[in-house]
Amino acid sequence: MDTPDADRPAFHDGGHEHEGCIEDALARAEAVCRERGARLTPLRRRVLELVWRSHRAVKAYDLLAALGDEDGAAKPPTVYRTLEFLMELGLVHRIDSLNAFVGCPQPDRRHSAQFLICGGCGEVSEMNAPSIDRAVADQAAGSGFALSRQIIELHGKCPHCAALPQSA
Amino acid sequence: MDTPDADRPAFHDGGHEHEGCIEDALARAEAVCRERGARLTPLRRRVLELVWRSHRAVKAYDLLAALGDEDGAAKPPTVYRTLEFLMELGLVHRIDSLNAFVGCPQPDRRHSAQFLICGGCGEVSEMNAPSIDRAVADQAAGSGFALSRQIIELHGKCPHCAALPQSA
DNA sequence: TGAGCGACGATATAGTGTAACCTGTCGCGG
DNA sequence: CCGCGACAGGTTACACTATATCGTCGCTCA
Repeated sequence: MDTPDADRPAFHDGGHEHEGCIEDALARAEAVCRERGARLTPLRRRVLELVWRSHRAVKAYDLLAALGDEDGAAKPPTVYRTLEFLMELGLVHRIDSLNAFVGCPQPDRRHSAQFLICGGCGEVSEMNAPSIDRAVADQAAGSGFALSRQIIELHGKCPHCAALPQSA
Repeated sequence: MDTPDADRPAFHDGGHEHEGCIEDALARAEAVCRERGARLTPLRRRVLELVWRSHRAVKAYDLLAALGDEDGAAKPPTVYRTLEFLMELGLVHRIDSLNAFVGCPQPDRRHSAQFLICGGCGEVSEMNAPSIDRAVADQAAGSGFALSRQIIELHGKCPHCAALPQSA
């Protein structure tokens, strides 16, 4: 078997104090922006906060609706621009298989990520598993392929949902 | 569409006779359908053939347009239903990060796939690397995650395109 | 002060995907 | 022969996702 490996992905049950997650995410965002000379405007901050409202992937148009509720009508380009900004700074990731976005718990550290996506509760958990990276890099190199971006999205059931009686 | 350069990406050497790929794919499809008691109707056969026109991922609406050119107007639901059928039989795969579809070279064998996607020529190459599967399965199991479907899409440059001076 | 820039707004449209319902065909049993 | 169920496919309409383009505002810096 491999090295001790990876940050253990954390799936949250109902009990966890989520306000802390949001605050931490915003604090990290401020740090990253300060470090990179980028501006965390109120809109960007608000969008990031909305993304972090849950540990599920959030759709662009849900953000749009949420913003519309409070600030008057927000328009699609605004949301997509904001998400693009947040992605560039590594503050959020896009989940291609869901057309949705999720907050990154470690924006300060360079990393390639793998995502565990629970089909039961919808929670998305980010892993950073060197063993997977290594296997992928080896295979790509063996094919003479110059890897630039890897998308690894693993669908299934988180421990909580897998334990439930009826599983589909 | 069949300009030699465009359709001869680096994963296939210069001499590759693409008509053979198409014929083989259709033959495999017939075998799979026979074995599974499914019907390879003219429409399904035609769509599969269109997907196999190149080794690139094909968009649903391009198929739609291609079918419209020849058969009169085809509508989105028709194409999506047909693609769904072909996916169920493992004859094509969906590339989520491209919203597009690619033919499977080994529909007869159960497998989990990884895709190498060249940003230069657009060719998509399917791998079946046990080392990656193993790393993924180990990590998922280590997190208590019940894996049901893995999406691994690796973007970069194929050997041919990587060797080019500088392409945008 | 005004040129330049980045953030954001507004309008419009392109691209992707589904729901719901209908029609036609085919094989089978009554 | 007829009706039936099953299924392929057609039709309309709509929902969702994403981008292009241009305009405006406010800031900074020479």
